[in-house]
Amino acid sequence: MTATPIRLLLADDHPIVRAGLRAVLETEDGIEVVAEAATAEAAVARAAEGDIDVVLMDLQFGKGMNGAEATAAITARPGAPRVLIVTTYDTDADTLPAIEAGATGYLLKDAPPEDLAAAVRTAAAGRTTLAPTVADRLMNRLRTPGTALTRRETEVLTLVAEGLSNQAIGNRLHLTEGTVKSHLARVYTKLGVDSRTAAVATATDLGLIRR
Amino acid sequence: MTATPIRLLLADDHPIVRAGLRAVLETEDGIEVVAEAATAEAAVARAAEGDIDVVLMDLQFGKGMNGAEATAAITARPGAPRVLIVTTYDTDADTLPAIEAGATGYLLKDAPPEDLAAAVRTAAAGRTTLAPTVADRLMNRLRTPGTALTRRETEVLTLVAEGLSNQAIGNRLHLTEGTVKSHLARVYTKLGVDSRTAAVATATDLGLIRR
DNA sequence: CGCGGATTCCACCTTTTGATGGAGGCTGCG
DNA sequence: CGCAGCCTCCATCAAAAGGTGGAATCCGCG
Repeated sequence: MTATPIRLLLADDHPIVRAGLRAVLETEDGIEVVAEAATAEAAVARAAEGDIDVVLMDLQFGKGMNGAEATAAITARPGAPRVLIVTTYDTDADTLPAIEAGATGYLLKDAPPEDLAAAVRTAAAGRTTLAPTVADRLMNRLRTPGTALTRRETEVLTLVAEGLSNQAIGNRLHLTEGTVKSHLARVYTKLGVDSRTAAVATATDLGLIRR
Repeated sequence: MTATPIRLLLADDHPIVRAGLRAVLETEDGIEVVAEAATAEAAVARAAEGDIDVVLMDLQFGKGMNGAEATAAITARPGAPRVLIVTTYDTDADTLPAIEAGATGYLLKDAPPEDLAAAVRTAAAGRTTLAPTVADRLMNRLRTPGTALTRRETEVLTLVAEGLSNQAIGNRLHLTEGTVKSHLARVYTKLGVDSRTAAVATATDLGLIRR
């Protein structure tokens, strides 16, 4: 069974988390941690050297490239390793870019160690593992496409979240204030709220905008 | 030197982080991990049993009591262990309540393992260790007390960030709408803004409120 | 005890925002 | 082509929010 162990690269900016992943996975048969990376850039470089089957990738790094960008860079190459996201957050704003970038799976850091090992093996086989909350979110998204904001609506709402007035947003986007109001009115009905601050709050919760 | 080892309790809802802390600290002379807790409530209960010198406490737990509340509960008892906060975030909204609750130190999870061990020893001796960014923030706060929001102002602004109207905030806090306006007006001048959404945006940037 | 800061409340007035109901132009697609 | 969805703009009215200037209470602290 352990003829060819699964070779892992741990990419996380927290030494403590790397140590934890190593401790949890090292005891597993057929899994071998062969490298660590403290930055997304280092992870991409190490993955390019080959010799890796699965990358455990965090999404947030203190500085520089983020995990989703690194995932895209890694999976773009032929014969690339699988990338399994292991992170703390599970909002749309995190999960969707990561999945688009070609991640093979998405786990949360509060997952029990057994799930982690199982997900690594699943990823090595090229199949997908999603954390339950992430799976739920994706299903809901597919079931209720009406909630989706259009590009323009998202753009306007993002500026609202930065604290701009309708007037200022109009200037920034070369629109009249009335048009900004129109967009926002539609955003409010889609989100089921009735004020700009409430819209920002729920959109942030739903991960529709980032902050 | 190792006559009486420092006895540790690890409180964090992520098994991976607990494993990482254990792995990092276990190799240190004179430090012994004697218990783990996956919830804040369990940490309080275990600390009450005695036998613990230092608690490593996360601030965010998935459900129930948070780390600051648990810290207050633990340090309230006579002969209580020291509490060293080890978390990912370093905003005012996190650090200030934790320090008020009686934490002996505040470290970030991206700290190198050596710093962690050193902080544990410092905490056991009853002295304080602060992560550099946290120390900076506190110094700035002492230098510019004008920017500091009062407890009530922060409370009101937090509800604003959740999307509530002045009226709704008044009801929630048992205030008149006029009083809410008064608080917000002072918040606006302190932050140099002129709208609720702008206040939320800059307060979030400054780490005055959490989101 | 007196002071300053925090908290609570008030009134009046201006500006911004939201609700409603259209309307015309553009684009992609069956 | 014709429809659907998106984007743009408009006017009008009602409701929040913000600006200003007080004012009274409470509390910790020197």
